[in-house]
This record gives sequence, C-alpha cells and structure tokens, in this order.
Amino acid sequence: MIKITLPDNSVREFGEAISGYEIAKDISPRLAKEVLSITVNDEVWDLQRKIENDASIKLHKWDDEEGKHAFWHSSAHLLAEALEALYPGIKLGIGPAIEYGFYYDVDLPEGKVISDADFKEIETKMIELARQKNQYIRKEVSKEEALDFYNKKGDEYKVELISELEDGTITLYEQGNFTDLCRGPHLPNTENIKAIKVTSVAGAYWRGDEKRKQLTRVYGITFPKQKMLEEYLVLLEEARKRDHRKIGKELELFTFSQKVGQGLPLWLPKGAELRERLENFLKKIQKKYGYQQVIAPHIGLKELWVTSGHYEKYGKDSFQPIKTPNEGEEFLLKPMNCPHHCEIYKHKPHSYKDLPVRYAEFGTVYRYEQSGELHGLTRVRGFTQDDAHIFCRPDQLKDEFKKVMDIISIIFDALDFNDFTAQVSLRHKTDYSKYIGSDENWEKSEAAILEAVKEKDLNYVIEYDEAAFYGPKLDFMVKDALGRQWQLGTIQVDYNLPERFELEYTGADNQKHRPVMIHRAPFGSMERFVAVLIEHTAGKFPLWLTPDQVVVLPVSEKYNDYAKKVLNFLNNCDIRTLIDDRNEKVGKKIRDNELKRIPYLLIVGEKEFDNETVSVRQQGVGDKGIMKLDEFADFINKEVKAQVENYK
RNA sequence: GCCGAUGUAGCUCAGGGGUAGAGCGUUUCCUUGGUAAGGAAGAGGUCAUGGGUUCAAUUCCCAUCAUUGGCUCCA
Repeated sequence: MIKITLPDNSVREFGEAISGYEIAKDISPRLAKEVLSITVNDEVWDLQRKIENDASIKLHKWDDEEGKHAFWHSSAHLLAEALEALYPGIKLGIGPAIEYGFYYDVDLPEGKVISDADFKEIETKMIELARQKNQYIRKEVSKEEALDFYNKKGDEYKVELISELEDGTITLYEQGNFTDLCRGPHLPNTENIKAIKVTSVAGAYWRGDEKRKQLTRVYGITFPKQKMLEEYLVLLEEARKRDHRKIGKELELFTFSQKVGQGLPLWLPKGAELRERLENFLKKIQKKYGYQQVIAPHIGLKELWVTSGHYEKYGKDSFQPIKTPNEGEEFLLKPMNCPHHCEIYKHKPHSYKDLPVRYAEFGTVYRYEQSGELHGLTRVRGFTQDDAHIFCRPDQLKDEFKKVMDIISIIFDALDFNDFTAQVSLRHKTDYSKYIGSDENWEKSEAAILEAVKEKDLNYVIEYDEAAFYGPKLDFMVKDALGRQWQLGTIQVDYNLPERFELEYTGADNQKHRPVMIHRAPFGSMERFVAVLIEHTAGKFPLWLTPDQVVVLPVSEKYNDYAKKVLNFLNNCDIRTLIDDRNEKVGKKIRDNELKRIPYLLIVGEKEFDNETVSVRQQGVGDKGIMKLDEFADFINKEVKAQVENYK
C-alpha cells in the first residue's frame, strides 16, 4: 500500500507503485490531460516515473514554473533532435529551460553556420518530430555506459560533463531516435508540444569560459497551443514598443553620434531637463538626510588611481592616460568618484563626533566597457552616478545602511518601481582569498546588511561570490520591458579605500581610528535609471517629471493669439506648456500630440476665447470639459504637488 | 573582446550590376476647421566608410566603423 499526500493534505492510497500521470488520471481525466510534471517530496519528477514509497506530491500544469520548465526542457531536447537531423556531425553541449523558453548549445560541423534564415527549417523539423508522438523515456545508466555511448557518438562535450558526474546519478532520456544526457524531468510525450518558434542564435562560450570554444546557442520557445504562441509574440511586440531607445528617439530625449564615440550619450534638451528634475528631486531628499554636495574634477593624477588600486586592477582595460607637456605627468579619466571623495575627506581632521560625513555628487565617470556590451542608455562608457560616500564609525554602519535604504525606497516609491529584487551580494562561501579586509569586518558588515534587509522587510535574494573584492553590497535589480535585469540602486560597504587612503578620525579615546566607507547610488546612474524609467512608463512620465506638461491647440489660426495668451499665462504659473499653431485641423493636432504623450491638451477656439477658458483633454483619457484658465493652472499645480509633496 | 544579424532622406522602411523610391516629418500655397490623419506643390540622400571584382558597384566580395540579439565582463 502506497500513501500519496496531496497539497491539500488529503491522502490517496494505491495498491502498487504508481506514476504521477496515473495519480492525475485518478483525480480527473482533465487534469491528466493538462499535467506536465510532478514534485515528489521536493524533487521534480517525470510523470511516468513510478513512485515506489509513500510520498507527498504536487502536480504541475502549465501555470506552474515547474510545469513550464519540464515543457521547455523537453522542447530543448526536441530542438537538439532536429538539429542533429539537419546538421549531421553536430556536437551537443547543454540545453536547459530558461525563464522564457529554452536554448541548446551546439558545435556545428566545420563551415556550417545557423542564421535567421534557417529558423523556419528548424521549426518545421521540430514540428515534424513532435508529431511523431514519441515518448520521453528515462534510463538510469552507469557512468561507464554513458561514457561509452557518448565516446562512440563523438560528443566530446557530453563526455566532459559525464566524467564530472558521480556514478549512480546518471540518467539518459530518449525520445524517438534521440538520446540526451539529462537529469530531467520531462514531458511524457512530444505530442504536447504544439507551437514552436526559434527565436534567435548567439555565440556562447562552452561552460561560460571565455577561453574555451565558442558554441552556437539556438534559442527557442514552445507552447502547448498555437494561440499561446501568438499571444506571446504580441506581448514581445508590445515590449519592443516600450524600448527606451525607440522612445528616447521619438521623444527627443537623447541621441548618440558615431563621431562623438560609441557609448557616449548626448542628452537632448528635453532629456536633459527631465534628468535635471530627477537630480533635484534626489538632492532635496539627500539634504534632509544630512548629505553635503561636493564637486570634483573629471580627471585625476595617475597616482590617485595607483593609490586606490584601480590602476592595477583596471588600468589596462580603461581609457588610457592623458599625457601633458610636462614629462611623465599622466592623468586618468575618473572611472569612479570615490578617490576624489576620499581626498575631500582628508582635507581636515575628523572627530568621532563629526561622523558620519556624507559627501554627495552627481559625478560623471568614464569606463571603457567592452564594445559588445554597450546597450542604449543602460550600458554606456560615459555616465553620471548619483554618487555619495558616507564615512562612518563601524558602530554606525547598520544605521547608515538603513537610512540609505530609506532613500532608495522613497525614490522607487515616487516612481512606482515596485517590482524590484534586492540582491545581497556576499563573499564566496569558503574561498576568501580574493577579498581584502579582516574577516571580522566582513562578518560584521555582512551581518549588518542582512539585518538591515530583514528589518526593512525587503524581498531579497542572497548571492554568494558576488561581493566586490572590497566589501559586501546590496543591489536593487529592476527588469526592463523585455525582462532583462538591470542593477539600479546600489549600496556597498568598503574597507579597502579607507585603508589605502589612510583615512582617520579621532575617537573618544583620543586614538586614531579608521572609518568605514559606504558607496551608494539610489538611481545607480542617471542614464540607466532614465532608460528603465522609460520602459516602465512607456514614455508616459508622471506629470511632475515629464518634459512638456501641456500643449495648447488653437482650433484655427484665428485663435493663435488667444492660444499664445494661454501659453504665457501657464508658463508664468510654472507649467511647462507648448503651443501647436500649425496650419492643421484640430483632429490632426490632437492625434499628433496624443502620440507625443503630452499629458494635457488644451483646445481653444471661439467659445474659449469669449469666456477666457480652455477645453481640457487628458492624454489617453479624453475630454475633461471646460475650465477657467486659473482653475486649470490650479488643477495642474495641485496634481504636481500631490506627486512630489509626500517625499519632501 | 567573441558568435550571429543589420546599416538606403530627420524618422519608419521598400528596392536593386546601368549613380534611387514610399509613408511620416519639414517648407510654401489653398483651406479656417471643435476632440485621433483636409488638399496641392517643393526641398531633402557620397545608398555607413575604405578597398577589390567589373566597361559600369548603392547593389557582388573583403576589411573597418557603428547599431543590434546573445556570450564573457561590469570598479
């Protein structure tokens, strides 16, 4: 007798070993049709694998991560089977499921490439194979058998993988004529895979190692229904419309120039204005939190970076030194603001009573990022950090950390960034060789971060081996329109620079002590933040922030004078107003300005002229009726105030 | 940096061995209008750059630069 416990704690009893599929069938035929995988005592299994002992289980359908995972993982095998059929001699790497879909890494036969033009053929082959309704069959094999199989087949990558596995843990999965080394779990049958799309190809280093061979990675996505694929493609299309590069161009926020250089954004007037508004917003908050603004130059003597250690670590891969007529004198563009701020800290002695000292600067820095890594405004070579450095006593660390977290949540709140992950980056679990600073300090600061995160009740993940060499950090990760993660806000503890720059304060004991330094940037960088903001809002910025708040549309040229009067009045009320006095019909003007995402359109004609009113239309909403001029100004200013007020 | 793709007017894109096309935008004119596209005419391009093949290259080939999807990297 086998007892199976379901998630609702009900128990079903079976006379003999039973598979997940059979359990589902026992519950309902419909469930059996939809179920994709099963969790057995916290391990995800295939549906057809027999459960031999009492267990608690959960059945997974498409809506569960585990269900999708099995589906896409099985699809990856199908892709590999298709590729093997189409490219004889191909060697297989690995093929996992990912967040949206799956990929397979392959080493193509000499001289072969896969490009977009080949996708159709691959898709067709996959469909053909899926329709053969082959079962995915799980086989436990010995290491020797597995090695033998792949040595014969000539799949050197699989051989490498197997040789690192322990005997007794190796399983192969077979569907049709295809066998793959795999832990599983998989679908019962290829027939579930109904809709298939090969999405892209890319190069990927074997095992992520840049020194090893680059394989071809083929990405795809599959669904149990054709309609779901179509919906997914529409969703992708929608996401592309939110791309900050596209909207940034449309709204004239920023541009790039080949002549200026790659990765060096040029902020256009409207973008610069928007950015300035964000900066002022943060400055106000920082003032409240006891920050002092400082200003430092964009370059520093090479010796500065030798002292900080950055020259040694990044010097070769950076913008190279600037020489002067003075023999041997060299400057470097600053890749960060900290060394300058350390020197600012050192301009006078500090008492423990003065700490913490908080220096803030919107500091523009230059980093020679790999050319393949550049991406719109999110990854650039010249950018401005909303940087600040806090110099504090060790006992103040946790408190300061929490205060910075407050600032970040104020910012994220104000801009409706609620879908973020806090990532705590700690040292490698065992190997401490690459870190500087005492164990004691590391332990203290890692504990401080974890406590602070818990106290603030943040949704966080811990990543080991992600800390900087000089200290642990807390990053705020936000996704862009296509689901790619970007780091925005960051808080980092640093024991290194205070040491290297020999920073000190005098303690109550009249002895010299070393302060702890916190680097922090709530936005991260203005460039990246604006990019992510654009994708979140699709270019419809909140009223307080948006470049143009109001546009006046005269119904005909006869009312241009009145429109100008309205324009002047509103601009005098600090409402950013434009006029559209083109010789066009009002319907056309409405359409054009709606597309420009200007929040309020004011239509003025005879009626409005006679009564000193405006006819108000809200972007994306429609006609809001007629208002007196001062009434409208009031209305706008109140809305702006309400948006900003909470945070002052 | 590596693998794939792309580069034609301000923007979005079509085309193709005999030196260029559309829509939108812009300019001028007609029209003077009421809540998502009124009409007409004109201006605008070294077809990314440099080589090669060819009688002839924007088109084919190679390199470079830039953009782009990934990989590696990210102080």
